[in-house]
Amino acid sequence: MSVIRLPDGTERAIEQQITMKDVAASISLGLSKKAVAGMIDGKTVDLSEKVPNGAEVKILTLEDAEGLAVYRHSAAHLMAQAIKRLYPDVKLGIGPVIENGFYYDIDLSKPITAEDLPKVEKEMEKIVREDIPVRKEVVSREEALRIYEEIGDHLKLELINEFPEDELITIYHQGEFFDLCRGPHLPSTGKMRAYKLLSVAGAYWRGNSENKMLQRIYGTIWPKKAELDEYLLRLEEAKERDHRKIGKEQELFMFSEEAPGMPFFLSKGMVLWNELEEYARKMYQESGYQEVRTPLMMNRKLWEQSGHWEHYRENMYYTDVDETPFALKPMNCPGHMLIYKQKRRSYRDLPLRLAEFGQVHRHEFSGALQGLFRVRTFTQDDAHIFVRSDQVGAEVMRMIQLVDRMYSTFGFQWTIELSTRPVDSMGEGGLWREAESSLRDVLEQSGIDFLINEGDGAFYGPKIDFHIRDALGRSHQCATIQLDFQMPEKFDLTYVGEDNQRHRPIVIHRAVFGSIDRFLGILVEHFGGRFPIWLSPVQAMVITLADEDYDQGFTVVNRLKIAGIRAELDARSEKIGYKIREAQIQQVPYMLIIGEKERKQGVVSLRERGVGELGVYPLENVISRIKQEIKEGGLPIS
RNA sequence: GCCGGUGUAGCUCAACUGGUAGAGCAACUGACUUGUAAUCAGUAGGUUGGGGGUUCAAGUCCUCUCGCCGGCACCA
Repeated sequence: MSVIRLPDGTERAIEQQITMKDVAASISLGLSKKAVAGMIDGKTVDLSEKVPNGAEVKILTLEDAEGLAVYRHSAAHLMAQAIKRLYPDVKLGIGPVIENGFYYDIDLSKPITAEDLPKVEKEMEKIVREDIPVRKEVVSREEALRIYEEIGDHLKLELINEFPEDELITIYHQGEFFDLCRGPHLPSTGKMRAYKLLSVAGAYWRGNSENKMLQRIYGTIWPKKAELDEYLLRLEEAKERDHRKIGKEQELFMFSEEAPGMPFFLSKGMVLWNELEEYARKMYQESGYQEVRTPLMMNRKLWEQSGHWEHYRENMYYTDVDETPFALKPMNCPGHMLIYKQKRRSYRDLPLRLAEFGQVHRHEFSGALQGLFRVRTFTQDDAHIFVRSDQVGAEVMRMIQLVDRMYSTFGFQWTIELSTRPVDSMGEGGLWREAESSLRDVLEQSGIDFLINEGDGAFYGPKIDFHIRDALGRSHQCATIQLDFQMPEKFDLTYVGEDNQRHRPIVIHRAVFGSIDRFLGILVEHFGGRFPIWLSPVQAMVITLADEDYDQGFTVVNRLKIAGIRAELDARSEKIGYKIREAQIQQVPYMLIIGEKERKQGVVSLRERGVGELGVYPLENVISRIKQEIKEGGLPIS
């Protein structure tokens, strides 16, 4: 007999050589039915695993994150088996679990396309119906090598050869199919349901662009059909909200073949843009920033001095001016360094906060471009703050507060990551350690939770990145705070201290929106095109009923405009329902309808986006209502 | 940059295995004068992304190229 401990702390005597499955059965029939895997001393295992004496055990079901992961991992195997049946010469790479699903990377001479997926799904269904038992086999390294040499699977051979000396090598069998895998897995293929294969894409073997490109098939699987449907619906919803689609529909921005990756902002998009900038300016004014503007293009020498030539050359655009090499700025910092040096600075001037809505150009790979999210030119809400070393902590804290304040205006929650020194970086280790620890200290003192992102810092310094979560639960990296001890050296920045000596300031780079272009795109998706009224390109649409109402409509729209409301008049000879429908599709917050009745009584009929008719009011009341709502800057009712 | 897909009217899409380009919406014209999410009729609109090739014949097949889409890699 041996003893095991359950999660609730109770101990239970068991016979030797008992498996996790038996443990589940001994607890309850229900649990044994729901069990997908087990956990022994914190490690997930197969249900067939024998339970050692004194173990702390837990039965995993699909309600446990670990259980769900096992389920999804087995789905990857299920798919691999189906593929192998359909394409016997396929070689299998790796097939891990990802958020909401799984993928498998395969090497196959024939390109798999989306049209092939239903065929694979059908074969998967067959395998599920066959309810094939899954069996784990422990093999020696020699045996594993022999097996994979026999079937000529170079991918698995590469993996086996790189396993550490003491790695326990296991192969999972299900029927005629087997796969090198750490496991654990479901006890049989019959338990899987509610899955769907989603897409095929290329992926480099082991994530290295030097390696061969394999075909990656993505799939999703859920415990219940309803959950699968809900997930697929969420994907649909994301597609509906795609900023590229809404941007076209609402005429916010466009792209042209003549300038790939470089957005054109249309007049309605510019309204959003200007509102964002104005909002940021208001914040700057309260936070002691000075706004500046620097040239788009500067002499190459400057970029050599700043280190961009050495570390960022590949991403820059160049041109010659009178035989002198120039470069388009990929960042605003060097320009701001020149402004700092424009005159002698005193310790009394610090912190000196220079802000710029600076347009930068970066040559991104063509395959990386994606709407406003990844572009080749964008405008940063950039700022560089020049501080004494004793001011770093307080200044970073102020920035975090500013970011928090600005994000909450849009209803964004945020999380933080601290990125440390990358491989390609400049400067000595000591300064880096100092910079990294000062950022860490601020975060620790503030009590904010943060993740560490090793080696992901800027080439000149470590940084704090903010990630926001949008209405669909997707994460975007926006704000950044970067500590820089290098630029001040490169540009020999100094200030005169109390001691009348020259000292070296520290530079903090920061952006809140990050890229205004991208932030605007995120807002489009976050609000699904239904912007809060203060951002709405058109805040009120005046709609006339009949041609005789035109004069009154014209008067009303002008009064709205004079009151500072962005208003348009729709006086076309169309049915009222038609005009309302168009305004609604364009997500105009308010519609003011004028017909014979309103004209005679000198009132307007008010209709709110997504709500419907609100009744008849004097124009003055409507104007003050709308103005008030704009001023409050609230979020739209969802 | 890499792999795969894709590109037809302003937009969304159609045109069987090659047989000579079509619909809805939008636009324009006319009629209707409208009461809270699509009035009716008519007109016009395309070197099928671009170049080259195969063929009696190419939107359709081949090739080069550009853009876009999905990933990968990249992302100071």
